Amino acid sequence: MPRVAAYDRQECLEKAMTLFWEKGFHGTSLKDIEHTLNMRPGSIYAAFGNKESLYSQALDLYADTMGRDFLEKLKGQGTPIEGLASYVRELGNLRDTNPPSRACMLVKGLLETGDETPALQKKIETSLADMEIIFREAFTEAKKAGQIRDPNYPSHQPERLARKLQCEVMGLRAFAQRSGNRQELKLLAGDIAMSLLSLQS
Amino acid sequence: MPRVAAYDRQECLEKAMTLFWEKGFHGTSLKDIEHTLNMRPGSIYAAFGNKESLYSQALDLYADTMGRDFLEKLKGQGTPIEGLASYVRELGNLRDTNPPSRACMLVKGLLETGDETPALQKKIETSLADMEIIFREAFTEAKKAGQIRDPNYPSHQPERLARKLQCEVMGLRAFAQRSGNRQELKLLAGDIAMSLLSLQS
DNA sequence: CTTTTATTTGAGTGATCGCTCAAAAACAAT
DNA sequence: ATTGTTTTTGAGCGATCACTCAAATAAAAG
Repeated sequence: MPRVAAYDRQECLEKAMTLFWEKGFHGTSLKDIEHTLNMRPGSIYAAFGNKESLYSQALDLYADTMGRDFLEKLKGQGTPIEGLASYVRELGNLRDTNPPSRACMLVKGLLETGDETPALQKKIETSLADMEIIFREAFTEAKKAGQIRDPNYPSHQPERLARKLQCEVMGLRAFAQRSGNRQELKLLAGDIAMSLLSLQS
Repeated sequence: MPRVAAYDRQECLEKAMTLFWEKGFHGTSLKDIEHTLNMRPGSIYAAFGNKESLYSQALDLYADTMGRDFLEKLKGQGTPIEGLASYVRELGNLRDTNPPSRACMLVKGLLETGDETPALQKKIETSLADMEIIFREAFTEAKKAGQIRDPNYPSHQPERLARKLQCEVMGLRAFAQRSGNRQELKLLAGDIAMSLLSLQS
C-alpha cells in the first residue's frame, strides 16, 4: 500500500557522517545537510529527527566503522602489540589520503560539544571509553601471551598502556590536522609505533 | 577633549579568551560576548572589529600566556628534560582546577576552523609551530648539555622529540577533556612524564 | 482505475545570527 | 558653561538558523 522511501538510509548516514566529520556539529548547517543528502528538510526530519539526532547517528556510524576497521587490522597482524604498532604507523599516512578530516570525529565532537548537548557528550565519551577498552584488551592479550616485558612494572598494566595509546592516537590525529609536511607525520607515527614495539623486546 | 573609554582592553581580551576557549568559535555568539564583556555591540565592533578579529586576538593572548607560563615553568626546574617532565606531570592536575576548558584552545581551534576562515587557520598553525619550536629548543639545550642518552639515535633528534612531545601534550589535554576520574589522568600524565625522564637516564 | 497509506516537497515559521549607525552621553579643554 | 571629540548605546538591519506542515506525489493493494 504505502509509498516506498526514495533514499537509502545507510547511504544517507554515511554522507551525513562525512559532512559532520569534516565541518563539525556547529559548523554544519541544515542547508549543508539538505545539499549533501539531496533531501528536503521535511524528509530529513521524518527520517532522522532533528540535527542533533542525525549527528548522533552519524557518530554511531563513525564509532562502529572505526572500531570494526581497527579490529580487522589487529587480526591481520602477528602479535597484538605488532597490530597496535601497525595501526599507529598507518596513521602516519593520513596526509596521503583525503579523509573528511584527519582528526578523529569523536575528538572533534568531544572538544566542541558543551553542556547544552549532554546526550552528545555522553555518547562521545562512551564511544571513546569503548575504544579504550578495545586497546586494553589487546594489551591484556599481549600480556597473557607473555609478550610484554616487565609485566609487573606499574606503567605496563594494560589499563595504563591503553590510556597512553589512546592519548597518543588522539594527539597524533590532532597533530595530523596541521598542514605540516607528510614526512614529519610519518616519522612521528613511526616513533610512537616504535615505543609500542619496544614493550615486547 | 575626547571621552575616555570605559573598558579595560586587556581585561576584555581575557574575558573573551575565556569565553572562546570554553565554547569555541562557532559555539560563541555575539550575545554571549556582549554579556561577558558587558559591552554593547557598537562598542565591541569599535574596539575589536568583528567576531573573527576578536577571536583572533583572544588566540594571540592565549598563545602568549601559555608560552610565557611554560617558559617560566621550564626555568624553575633543573635540567630542560626535568622541566618538560614537570610541565607534563602538572597537566595531570587539570581536573583539579577549573580552567575554561581542559583542552588546548589552539587545538580546539585547529579542529573546528575550516577553509572559510584561512586567517584563523594560519594563526593557529603558526602558534602551534611556535610551541613546537620552544619544545625543540629545550631538547636541543638538553642535548648540548649531554643530558640525552643515545643522542645519535634518530628518534632522539630534538625535532622528533619535540614533535612527539607536542603530540602527547595535545592528546593528554584532549584526553583530559573527558570526564574520567582524576587519578587516571594523573597516572597518564605521570607515565608520559616518565618516558621523558627516561631519555636522560 | 481507485483507494489507501507513506513519502516528498518547499514555502514559510519565529528565533537568532553577525553586524550597523544615528543619536545620546561623557569627558577634557576652553 | 560651552564646545569639541570620542565612546556608548540599542533599536533594528538583512541573512541565516533549525525546523514545521499542509499540500502534492508516488507506489502498493484491491
